[in-house]
Order: sequence, then C-alpha cells, then structure tokens
Amino acid sequence: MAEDRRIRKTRRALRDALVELVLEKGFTALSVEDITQRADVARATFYSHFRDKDELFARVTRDLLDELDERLRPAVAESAVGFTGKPVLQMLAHAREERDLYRIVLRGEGDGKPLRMFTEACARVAAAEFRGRSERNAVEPRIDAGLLARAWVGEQVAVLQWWVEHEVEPMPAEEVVRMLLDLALRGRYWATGFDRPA
Amino acid sequence: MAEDRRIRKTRRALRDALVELVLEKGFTALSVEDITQRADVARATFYSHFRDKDELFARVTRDLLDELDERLRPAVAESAVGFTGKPVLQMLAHAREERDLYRIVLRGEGDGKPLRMFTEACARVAAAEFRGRSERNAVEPRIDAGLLARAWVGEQVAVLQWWVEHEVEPMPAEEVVRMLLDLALRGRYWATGFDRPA
DNA sequence: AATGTTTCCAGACAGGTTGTTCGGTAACGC
DNA sequence: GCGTTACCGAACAACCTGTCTGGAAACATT
Repeated sequence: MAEDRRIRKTRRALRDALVELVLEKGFTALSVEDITQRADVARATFYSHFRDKDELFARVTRDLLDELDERLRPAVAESAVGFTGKPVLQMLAHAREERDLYRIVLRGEGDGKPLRMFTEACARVAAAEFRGRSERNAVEPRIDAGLLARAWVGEQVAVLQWWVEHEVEPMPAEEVVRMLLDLALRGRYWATGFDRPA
Repeated sequence: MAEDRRIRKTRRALRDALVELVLEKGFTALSVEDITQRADVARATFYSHFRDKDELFARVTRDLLDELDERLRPAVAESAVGFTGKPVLQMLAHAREERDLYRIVLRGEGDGKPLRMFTEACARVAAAEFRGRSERNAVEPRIDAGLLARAWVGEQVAVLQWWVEHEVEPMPAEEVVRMLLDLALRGRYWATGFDRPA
C-alpha cells in the first residue's frame, strides 16, 4: 500500500508550478488553469487533489513548516542552555534551499494566510526557547512575555524577508545571526554605539 | 470648483464597505458586487471610480498612510533629540482610531501589498530618525544599518499587529511604547533579567 | 429659480474562471 | 497478467469581470 508514483509526480508538478507562477504574477492573478498548464496536468486532476488554489498553497506551506520543524528540533534543544542562535541559523539555511517558496510566503501572498502559518510556527519555537529559560530566572521581567515573543518573531521574520529578497546574499548567514542576537539581547545602544539617554 | 458631494459620499461608502467585508470574509473571497451591494451603490459606479478591487484597497491604504504621516511629522521632529518613542505612540493612537483598517492591512490581505506599503512607510520614518543620529555617532556600529532598520520596523509592526488584534486593549499604549523601547534599546538581557552569557 | 454639467443608476454584454461530472485510457502495485 | 486507481479531455451551469449604454437625479453656478 505504498503511495502511488503518479500521485507524487502530479503533486510535485503542481507545487513547483504554483511557486514559479506566484513569483511571476502573484497569487491572486493566478488561475487554476495557469497552474495546471505549467504543471502539464489536466485541470480536472487538480480538483481531485485540492479543493482550490488556497488549499494547494496551504498544503505546500504546511509541508515546508514540517520540514523546518524537523531541522529546528535539534537546534532548539542545543539552544536551551543559552541563546546560541542555532535555530535562527538553521532557518536561514532552510530559507536558502527553498528560497522561492520562502519569498512568496514572506511576501504575504494568499492574503497573508501562509505568512500567518509561518509566524505562528516561529512563535511556538520561540515560546519553547523562552519557557526553558524563564524557570531559572530570578528577577521580575520588565516587559510582558507576549509582547516579547511577538517582537522577537517580528524581528526575525523581517530580517529573513530582507535576506531572501536579495538576489545575491547581502551577508553570510552566520553574520546575520550574530547581529540579530547582539541586537536582540544587548540592544541598540550597545550594537550601534548610539549615545545613551541621560 | 470644490469636489462634488456625491463623489465623496460614494467613495466613503465604498471604503467602509471594503473594510467591513474584508474583515468578515477576506479580500480574495470578495466580489465587486459584494462591495457595491454593502455600500448601496451601483456596480457600474464602482468602475467609474476604481479599476478594480485592488485599486480601491490601495487607495484606501494610501489615504491612511498620508493621515499617519501627518501625525508623525511633529513626533519625529521631537524625537530627533533622542529616542523618545513619540512616533510609536502616535502610531498606536492612530491604530486605535482606525482599528479595523489596521487589522486588515497588517493581516496581509490583498496578497500583502498594502502591508508592504505600510512597512515601507514605517521604514522611511525610521530611516529619518536614525539618520539624524548616526551623524553625531563616534564609535563604529557593530551591526549593519539595513539589518537594523529592518529589525526595528519588523519589531514595531509585529507588536502593533498583536495589539490591534485583541478585542480589548491588552495594555495601554504608553506601556507598549515603554516596553518596546526598553527592549529595542537596552536588549532582552536587561529587559527580562535573563542570565547573560559567560 | 433656471441652466448646463456631472454623477449615478439599471440593465445588458462578451469573455473568462470556477468547481463538478462523465466515460475512456493508461499507469500502477501486487 | 490482473484488478485497481489515477489521469485525461470534454462538457456543464454558475458566477464574476470589465465595459458600455440611455435616462434620471443631484450638483455648482448664476
């Protein structure tokens, strides 16, 4: 009862066609026929796999997130002893491999639904990272935990977006991680040398 | 040669209908007829004002950003002497007044195009704030300026998004600004009391 | 209050998209 | 080789889009 080779082939073709075409003309401007034509698949076949465009996109995004999760698991465990930046580095590596898909997701194609899936996945990872730490934290935090998580994920996603949109890598992944961590942990005053307030 | 009262009325009705309906069922699921019906306007009239849905949304967003810019101008000038947080506070105030519109823009409705307009506007403001500062900055910054700007705007937008999506205000705007500034300027170690690295 | 202009309306139009259904054909796993 | 399953191609109604009418209503101006 292994999965039919034909199914894998058409699903893969549809996936690739979607990514290519969204990159070319945007998700909304796309018709199902555009996709099936590019994928060299009959239109009727599309509907035997997915209810509509959105379901295909959602499915593709979910697969991507599962893959990312797989990679992040060991990195998060390692990062539990301190903010090592390993999870962020893994994410950048993943983004490099699946750059086109990352681009369209991070652009908010599909009315931002895939992007929301992505940020929520990141938020779960961040929450896991923070949880392990707050237990052995003595002093009272000066900021709300929900706000902290949102800010951190927002920072990450924004930088990731900036990074994947460049045609040539603007800087090596290791450096991005270093800067992101310095900025988040030590703050802008330390990172830029701007004069501190009185 | 003042503008025709009828034009203002129908434009306003279409704007309100758009915001309401996007909030209810999402931008893509919307038809032009849905909008004109809710606005109590003939469908043909819609096309005499806008080419399509997207142009209406883009126009509504642009108006919002112009309004925001108006409010930010004095705040940015005041903030030039130090990171006072005045611009962020103004933005939160604006978001409270136009909450529904902020919601749909920040959600990425319309394939993320309006959201991109928004973040770019924020980036311009941030750049202006940073520029005035970097001149009288002695030491070499430890992080890239482009990355810094991206991270800061991403942080802001993510928190704003979090803030407007709550049905009841999770915390007063002044407190959000304080936390956001503490976090961005002094960093997570200071803000949370997490143990510093060796 | 009269006038010439502009906007709005209701309806109709072709062209395209959607999602579903069908029988026939080919590829599949076993 | 055999029974099963996925694919194809074509057709279908329903809907949406964008454009274009002529006539009615609201407008700014005098």
